[in-house]
Amino acid sequence: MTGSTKTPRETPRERYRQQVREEVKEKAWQQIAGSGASALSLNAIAKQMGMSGPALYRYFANRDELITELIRDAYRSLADAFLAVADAGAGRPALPELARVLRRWALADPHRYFLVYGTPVPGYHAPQDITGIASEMMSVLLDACAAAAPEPAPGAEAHAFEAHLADHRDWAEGHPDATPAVLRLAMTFWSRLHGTLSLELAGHFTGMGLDPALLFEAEVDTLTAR
Amino acid sequence: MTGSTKTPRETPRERYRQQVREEVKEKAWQQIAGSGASALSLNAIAKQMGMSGPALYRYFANRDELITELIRDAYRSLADAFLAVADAGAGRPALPELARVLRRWALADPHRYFLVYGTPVPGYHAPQDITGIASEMMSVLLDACAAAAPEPAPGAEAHAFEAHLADHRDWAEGHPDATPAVLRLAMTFWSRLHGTLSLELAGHFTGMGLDPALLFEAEVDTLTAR
DNA sequence: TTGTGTTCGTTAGAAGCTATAACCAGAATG
DNA sequence: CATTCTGGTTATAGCTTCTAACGAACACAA
Repeated sequence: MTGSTKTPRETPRERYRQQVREEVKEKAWQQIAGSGASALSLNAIAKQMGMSGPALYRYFANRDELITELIRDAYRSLADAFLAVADAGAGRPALPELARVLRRWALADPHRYFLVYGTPVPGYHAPQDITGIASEMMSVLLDACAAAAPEPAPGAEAHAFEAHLADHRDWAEGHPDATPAVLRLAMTFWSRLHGTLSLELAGHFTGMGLDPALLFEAEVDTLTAR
Repeated sequence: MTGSTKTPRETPRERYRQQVREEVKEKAWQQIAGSGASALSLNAIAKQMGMSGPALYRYFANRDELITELIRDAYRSLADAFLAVADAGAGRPALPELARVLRRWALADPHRYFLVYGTPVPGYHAPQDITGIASEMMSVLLDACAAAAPEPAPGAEAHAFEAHLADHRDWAEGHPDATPAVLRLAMTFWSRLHGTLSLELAGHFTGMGLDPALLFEAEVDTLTAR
């Protein structure tokens, strides 16, 4: 007795189903790594797995559902990397460490990065649970930013953007104590590092022979040193 | 006599050819604006122009050549916008003005922006003349950065990235007097603004209800105020 | 004006894709 | 044991890019 509940889990049928789905996604990642997400072919995957075309439609409703699943896994993978840092650092990871984890994750599979942060698919809207994963990451980031403590302003007036953040902080739900400066730091972290990473992975630096890692580190420094 | 040279220009045949090519590109931009570049269909364009499928192959060797042409035009358009600012500002445009031109250009046609700075096509390598256009833009940017004058350092040591830039400045050909700090400012400008713009255009800010323009302006401020 | 050759359009067709429909064998379940 | 559900098959529609073969219109030259 493996303690089967009323919900049809653990049945060997379902186990096999999940196994095939995982194999499909695995082949899909291989294809994406080679030719990008736009060239992903269900037919080719099926042929590669030794079965014929339409069989895959028993496991995924259509191409978009498969891609959505891949995007979800990508988010999950990045979020897990962030959470691992948070756990190791007792919930208050250092900002540079978080940045380096992000870059490592991006370089490990550039196509995966672009699946998350690249050119959006026109009709596509991320399902609810994916935005949930995104806010998990944001939560870790906000903790790290709070630890980085940008000083509660000695006497200088807050930036207009920080004033705006003081009024629009719904996205930082769960961090009611975060100052506008902390919120701004989080957005700046996200935006700046995405800027360098995106340009690097897209190959915009290759022609000019300079080291993207150094630009990245320089931007990280501007985030912490203040 | 319209002074026709040996090269077959101005012949009515060639004029018509160019006219059709332009119309094709026009329809292509319309399609891209609606469904993104990946969904661009030569067949649909031909049908829309009242002619049948393969006729377009008289004007473009294949789909990639058409897209390359669109990318080239996009670069040209952005470079022209930059050059216009440079001309108006007597060759020394203000950095915030340049930034605002960039944002305006990006918002005017997000898909065009992603064609230039979005997810790269796996096999694609930009032809030589496109990198030439890119360096035109970089030249304007470098002029603006030189005008922004980040001070030749009062006594503090240069950042590691600036040291690296002092050794790798081939991409700044034509600006031998630019200090490492100026070079760094240009790279930072490019990278940071691309970061915010890319996230904004991809819709990563929509769910959290904050104004991307304010983040953009905040980042512009960090570039100039120093 | 009468050839002659280039150019632009056509239709036909190959090869690929997504996705649906119809069908059939085997496993799970009553 | 019989029934149902599930996962595979082939056939097919409709879309795509792109090549091939052909015809008509135009440009140019004798």
